[in-house]
Amino acid sequence: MGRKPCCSKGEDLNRGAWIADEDKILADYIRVHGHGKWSTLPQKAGLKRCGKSCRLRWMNYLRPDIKRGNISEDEEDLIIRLHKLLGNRWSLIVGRLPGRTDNEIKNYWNSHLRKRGSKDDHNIKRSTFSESSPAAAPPNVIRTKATKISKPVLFINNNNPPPLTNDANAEESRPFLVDNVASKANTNDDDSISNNIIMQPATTTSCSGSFLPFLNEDDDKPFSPSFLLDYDIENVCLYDLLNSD
DNA sequence: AACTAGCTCAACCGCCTGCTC
DNA sequence: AGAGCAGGCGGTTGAGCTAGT
Repeated sequence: MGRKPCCSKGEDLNRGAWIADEDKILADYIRVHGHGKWSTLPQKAGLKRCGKSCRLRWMNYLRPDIKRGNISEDEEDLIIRLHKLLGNRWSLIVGRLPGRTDNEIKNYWNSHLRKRGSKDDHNIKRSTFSESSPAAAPPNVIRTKATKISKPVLFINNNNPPPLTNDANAEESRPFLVDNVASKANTNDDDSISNNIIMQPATTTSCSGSFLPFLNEDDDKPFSPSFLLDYDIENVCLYDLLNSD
């Protein structure tokens, strides 16, 4: 089993830095034919490069709409804010920075902003996290890879939280859960109804977003009550914006 | 002038996801 | 349903450059 490597090292392919001729061939070919299939493009264009390499070169360097040069203060500010919100989702971040490439933003972050970011914002303890270890995600970073919840509800249940499971499919339909909030929000604990509040987020905020199953960094449980206090509604709306067309 | 450390950025690598058959 | 494939993504590497000693 296992997939065939895209550009096996045995093949007679050019590697390393692109030369001007290669750039020209690639750019000319794409200008005429577009970039249909990257895997067959090098062969058709007459390039001794693998498709992935061609794609990368086009996306990060040859594309006509690329804005090169210094990143402005506004862009930098946006990068910081988006990174705070999204973590290392460079493709999403770059979607809000027209003309920039994910590679450029990633490099800029790693060389300019990472150190400053960790100084400015102690909440961002780690700049990287992986899906396989969601506990490593910064606590205020929305994990955008989480699947869309079909029923976006805010479920507050002090006594009978729905069962949590590691099953990814079950997680997909798991309602957004805020443990223990009801007892803070409503001191009348005798009222069982008040302890089981279901809110449609669209009716409680101006955002129409779908909520994600957040996990607490430390114990893999849903967020504590402080989550609501810490949570920045501006970021909720920004997240919503990012996921809109 | 020579050396070194740090920085920048293009390119590569390997994994993941979605699509097709 | 599941295997294979292509595209996309994020992390990492390494060559070239610059500033400091």
